Amino acid sequence: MGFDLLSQPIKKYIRDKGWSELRPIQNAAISRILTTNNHYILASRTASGKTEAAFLPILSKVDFDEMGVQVLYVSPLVALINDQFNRVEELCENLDVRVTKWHGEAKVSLKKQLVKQPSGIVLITPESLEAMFVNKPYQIKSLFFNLKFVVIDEIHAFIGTDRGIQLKSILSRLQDINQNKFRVIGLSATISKTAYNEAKAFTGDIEKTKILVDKTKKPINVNFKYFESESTQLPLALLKDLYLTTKNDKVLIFPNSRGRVEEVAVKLKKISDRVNGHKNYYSHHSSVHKDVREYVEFFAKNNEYESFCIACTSTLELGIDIGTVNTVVQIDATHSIASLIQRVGRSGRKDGQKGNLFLYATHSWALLQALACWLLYQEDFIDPPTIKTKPYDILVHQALSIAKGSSGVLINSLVQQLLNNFAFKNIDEVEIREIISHLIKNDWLEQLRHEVIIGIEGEKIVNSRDFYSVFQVEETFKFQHIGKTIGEIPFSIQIRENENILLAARIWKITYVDFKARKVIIIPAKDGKPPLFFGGARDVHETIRQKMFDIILDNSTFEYFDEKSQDEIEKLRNDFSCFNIQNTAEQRPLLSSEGKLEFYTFTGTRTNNTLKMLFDLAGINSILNDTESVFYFDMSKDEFKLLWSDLKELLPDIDSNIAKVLIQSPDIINFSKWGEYLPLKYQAILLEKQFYDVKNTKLFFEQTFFIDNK
DNA sequence: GACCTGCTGCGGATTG
Repeated sequence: MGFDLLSQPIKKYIRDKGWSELRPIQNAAISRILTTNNHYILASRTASGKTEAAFLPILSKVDFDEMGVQVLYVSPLVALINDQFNRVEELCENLDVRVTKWHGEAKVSLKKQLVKQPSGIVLITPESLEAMFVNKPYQIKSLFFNLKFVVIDEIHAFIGTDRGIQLKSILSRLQDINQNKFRVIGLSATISKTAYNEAKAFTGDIEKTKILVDKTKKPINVNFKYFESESTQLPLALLKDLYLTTKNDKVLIFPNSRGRVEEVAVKLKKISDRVNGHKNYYSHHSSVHKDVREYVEFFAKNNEYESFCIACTSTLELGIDIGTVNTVVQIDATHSIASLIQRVGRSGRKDGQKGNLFLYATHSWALLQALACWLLYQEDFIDPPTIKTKPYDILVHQALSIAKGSSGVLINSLVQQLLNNFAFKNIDEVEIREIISHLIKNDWLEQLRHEVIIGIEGEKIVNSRDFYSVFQVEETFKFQHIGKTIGEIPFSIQIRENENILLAARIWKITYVDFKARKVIIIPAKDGKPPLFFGGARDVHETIRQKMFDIILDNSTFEYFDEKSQDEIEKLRNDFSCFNIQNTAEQRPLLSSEGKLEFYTFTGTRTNNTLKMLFDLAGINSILNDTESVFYFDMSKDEFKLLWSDLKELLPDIDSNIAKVLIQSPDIINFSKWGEYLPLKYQAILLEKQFYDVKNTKLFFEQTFFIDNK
C-alpha cells in the first residue's frame, strides 16, 4: 500500500492526524509518484483529498536541503493559495521546509527573503510567474533552476482557456531554465475523457503523463421545481418556496447572474426578517468587494451550528474552503455539465453524507436544459472543452513578454524559443515570423540589426500593470459607504444619483457619482433594483442541445420532478408532436405557418453563431434565439430550402468570408485581449475557432434533414 | 436573460 512507501516524518504526520486509512486516489498517487518518473493528472471529485495525494509523496521524495525552490504550486485563485498555504504548512510540520506565498497580495518582505535564499515550496498564480519572467529575468533562474515538482491545482479551470495556454507557455519556459526536468502533478475535478489529452498537454510530454481517476460520485438527492416567470424578476411563489426549502440549512444558491444573486439574497432576507428567521443571507460574486466576500467565506467556514444562505455566481464554484454546505440550489440551467458537477460537489462534503440539489426553473427551455445536464451527468458525460489549436494571440503576449524580459533578443532566438515552446506546438515558423514582422511594423517591437527590443508603442503595453494577464476586464465604479468599499460595478445607466441599487445583499441609494475618480457614494435604503450587467451569454455544447431534443421526443417521466415540471415538459412535447421525427440525430424541425418560419437547430451555440453568419452573408434575414436554439425567418419553407442549398456553397471559402466579417465589424475580435495585435488573417482564424465552429457546421450541413410540420 | 480569474515598481506621504 501507499503508506509503507512514505518517509518517516510523513508517516508520523498521518498517524498524528489519526487517519485510519488513505483515500483511493491518495494510495494510487503515492505509489505511482514514488516509484515512477511519470507526470500525473489526479482526477477525482471535490473534497476527495487530492492536495494530500500530491503532497504526501512529493514531501517524502524531495530533499529540501538542496539549493533552489524544490516545489512550485500553481493555483488559479489567490484565495485558494491562502487556503492551501495553511494546509501545506501543516503537512510540513515534521519537516524543515520553508513555504512561501507569492501573489499580488503577499508580503513583499517574504518574497525578498525567498529571492535572497531560494528554497522550499512556493505557492503562486500564473500572472505572478509571468511578472517574474518580465521583471526578474535573472532571479527566476536562481529561484527555479533546481525545481523538482510543479503541482497545478484545479487544472480543469485552465483546460481550454487562454489562461491555460499562458500557463503552458510559462511552464515550457521554466522547463528551459531547469537543470533537470521537473515533474508535473495536475489536480483536477472530474473531467471529460475527451479532455484527457488536453490535461496531459500541460506537462509538455503527453506520452509520459498518466491519468489517475477516481470515478466515485457523491450520492445526491435531486429535486426539480418549476415556477413560471412572467417578468424579469423571480416569481414570488418561487422565492417563498425557496425560503421554506432552505431556511434551516447551510445553503449555496446559484442563480446564474450577478443581478439575480442580489435579487435572491435581498428578497430571501426580507422574507426571513418578516418571520424572524436567521439573518445570515449573503451574496458572493465578482462585484462584491473582496473584504466583504472574505467575511462571507469566513462566516460560512467558522460557524458550526447556525444556518446560512449564500447566493453566488461561479466565484464559489472552485475549491475555496467554505466548510460544510448541505444543500445546493441551481436556479435555471447551468450552461455546462462540468459546471453542474462542480456546483453539486459543494454539498455534502462530510464523508458518507448525501448531497442535496434543488433545480428550480422559471421557463420551459431552462427546465429542459437543466434536465438534459442532469441526465448527461448521470450518464457520466461531461462537455468537452473547446480547444484552440493555434493560439496566435497568446503567442503575441509571450513574444512581448520574452522581449521585455530579455531586454534585447536575437530575432532567430525569439523565433526558436516560441517554436520550441510546447504551448505553441501547432504554430509553424513561417507564421511566427509573420507575426513578429507585424509587431515590428506597428512599433510594438523594434528591430536593431538582428535583434528586437520592445518598441515605442510596445512600452505602453508591457509597462502597464494589466500586462501580466491574458484576459480582458471592464473598468468599474467603486461603490463606497462611509469610506468602506462595498463593491465594484461596471458602468451602466443605473449609475446616477438618486438611483437605488442592490449590492452585497443590501439595498442602497446612490447619493453622489464622481465620474472622474469612478467612485459612487451610497447610503442604505429600503427598496431598490438589482444591478445591471452586460455580458455575453455562455456557450452551450451541441450534446446538451441534442439531449434536449431527445427528451422532447421520448415520453419518459422523472420521479424527481414536481407536478408542474412534468406538465411543462409535456407541453413542449405537445408543441413538437406535429413533427414525425424518426431520427433525432439527423432530423431537425422546420415549423411553418403563414409566411413565418421557425428552424429548430438543436445544436451548439458556436454552430448557431456560424449558421447566423452564413445567413447574413447570403443576405437572408434571420433572428437567432440561442436559448431555444431556434432561427426565425420571414419566408416560406420552400424558399428557405432553396436558399439552404446555396449556403453550402459558402462553406469551402469560409476563411475569406470570416475575414470579410472582421473587416465589416472589427470589434468582433474583442473577446481576445491580444487578438488586436495580430495580422487580420490570424484574427480570422482565431475568430473561426473561438466564436464559430466551422467543423461542426460542416457536419451539420451533411447530416441535417428538415422535417416539416404536419 | 448573459461568469470568473490577476497585478510591478516606484515615489511620496504618514506613522511608530
